[in-house]
Amino acid sequence: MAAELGYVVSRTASTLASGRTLTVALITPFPGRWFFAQAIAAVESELRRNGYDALLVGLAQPADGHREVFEPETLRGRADAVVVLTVPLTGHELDGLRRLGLPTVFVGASVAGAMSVRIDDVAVGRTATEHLLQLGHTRIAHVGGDPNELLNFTARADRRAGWMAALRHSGIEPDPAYDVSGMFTAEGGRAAGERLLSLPDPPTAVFAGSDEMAYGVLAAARDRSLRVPEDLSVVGVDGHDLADLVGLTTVEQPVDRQGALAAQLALAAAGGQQARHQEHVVMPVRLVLRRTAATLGS
Amino acid sequence: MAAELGYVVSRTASTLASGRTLTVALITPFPGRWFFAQAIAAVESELRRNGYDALLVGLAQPADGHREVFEPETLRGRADAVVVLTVPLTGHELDGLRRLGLPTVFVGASVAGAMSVRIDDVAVGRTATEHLLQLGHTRIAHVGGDPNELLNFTARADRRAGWMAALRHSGIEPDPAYDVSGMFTAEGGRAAGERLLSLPDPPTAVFAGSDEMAYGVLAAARDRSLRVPEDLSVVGVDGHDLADLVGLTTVEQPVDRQGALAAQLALAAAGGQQARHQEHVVMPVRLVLRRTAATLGS
DNA sequence: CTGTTAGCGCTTTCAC
DNA sequence: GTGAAAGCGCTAACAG
Repeated sequence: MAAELGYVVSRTASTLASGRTLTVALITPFPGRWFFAQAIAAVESELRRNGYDALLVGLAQPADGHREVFEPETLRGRADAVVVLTVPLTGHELDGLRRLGLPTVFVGASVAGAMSVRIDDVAVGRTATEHLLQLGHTRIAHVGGDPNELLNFTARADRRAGWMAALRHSGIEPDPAYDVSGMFTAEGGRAAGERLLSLPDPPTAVFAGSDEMAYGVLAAARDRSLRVPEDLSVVGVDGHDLADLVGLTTVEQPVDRQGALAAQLALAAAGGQQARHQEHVVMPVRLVLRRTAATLGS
Repeated sequence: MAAELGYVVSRTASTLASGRTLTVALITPFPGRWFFAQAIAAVESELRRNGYDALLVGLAQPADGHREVFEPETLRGRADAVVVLTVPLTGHELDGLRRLGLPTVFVGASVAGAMSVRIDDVAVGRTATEHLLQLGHTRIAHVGGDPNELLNFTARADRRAGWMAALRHSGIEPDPAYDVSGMFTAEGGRAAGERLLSLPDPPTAVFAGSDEMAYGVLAAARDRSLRVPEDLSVVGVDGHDLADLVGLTTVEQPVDRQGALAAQLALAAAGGQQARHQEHVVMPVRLVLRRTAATLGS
């Protein structure tokens, strides 16, 4: 009553008494990279709208390789649910979460025994590649992230599989020389692009596994004074902030909606709704036509 | 002893008993934008290295204007310190933090009564503009963020002031038509660039208040078939991921180091080190020469 | 249905 | 020094 004068319940005390933390842990590598930053913003916003807090847990990956291991025990009594952004947790880590009884929802991949929100990455690769095939290209390369980067989860492999499937469906056997990997960044894309364009028989089109890699491929083309799309067509994946500005044709994914939905699933599970515990949602992607892909020589 | 088999202290209980939360609140607008995403990553990483948690508090700003108000009471007993990313808190909000006894460190601006880590934004504007002057330009425009966007704090005004000061120092009176504002984004920069380039007497050089705005200006130039840097020189601010790829000449700021230092100051203050309570750190910036700025017609 | 009481799992203080 | 006891501010279970 009179407590209107600035009383706020102590979350700490009520947590200790009830066991409910009103907090969701958000596990993410690279909080600074575009995809993760967008997803973090979306998840945090949705949690906050519902009175929950977002506990950010970054999982550093040193340049030399293996990422930091995540200690689920660390979360005991500190979160009601966990949202995992595109990190392939080990069996041990998953078991730990299960043992703590923390509902977990993955964004970017589906994992048995946990909820997930993702896109169909095979379809992504197929969509991009089919578009290039329809434009008349046959020498179509794939630029993917570093397969050793544990963080890449299934996205890289699936997008690549879609690329292969589309080519084979058109009776084209994917050329191993046209399948290159680098970092999942613009610099990685540039290096991959340079490799491809210096081949004796270079591709006329490139499907890049992310928009940032596509930017790198575009830079590599510019370095060689190749015109885009006349000499080289490029298709990316994501719907990055700058894609429109650059005129990049890309397979756009709804990052914000994936993040918001992941948060909602986490909240529902935290609220004890067992029904949704096994939910797997696949969101649609859409090909956005811009200026980097066209028929050869057009 | 035998508790080696998976015992972790309950943070909740120890918080309740001791009053120490081992958590730092990170208040930020737009967690998805480049600068903020980088800073969040740096702060979180530094906190984690020291056993502290990062509680992410997003402050949404609806498109129609005023941002969400931040309720300091909300943080009572939930954080030991606060890091504020580039949000100009109101006097009320600051008082609230002070009343709660929460040490606060600002990133991107200095505020009386709180610690801060920032760059010298006036120097940023001056450095960029002087570089363009030295290249022989005299018609130098400024593209800044939306002055109504509360979130812009002092950075926008200071960078603009540096631009003016440099011009006047060279005996050039800043032309109001050369001083345009938009969103602090690539699209905003593009709109501003279009406005500038459609002037009867367009500028030959542009100082953009952020790299993302600079990308927009570059796009506007390309739309008009202007060559960069032959017809138009552009200098940005930040050291954005893609600046190197694009060849953007820019005044680079150490975002990671600002974030890490802010976290360290917050930790020190949380640990009760009154000595640093009033610390204000200004970090150096550096002009990185690339391909978007040159002498006219070169 | 309202009022009371026993903890939640620690930290810290105070005896011993 | 080591060990017991008193809370931290709530929630939930229990009486009344």
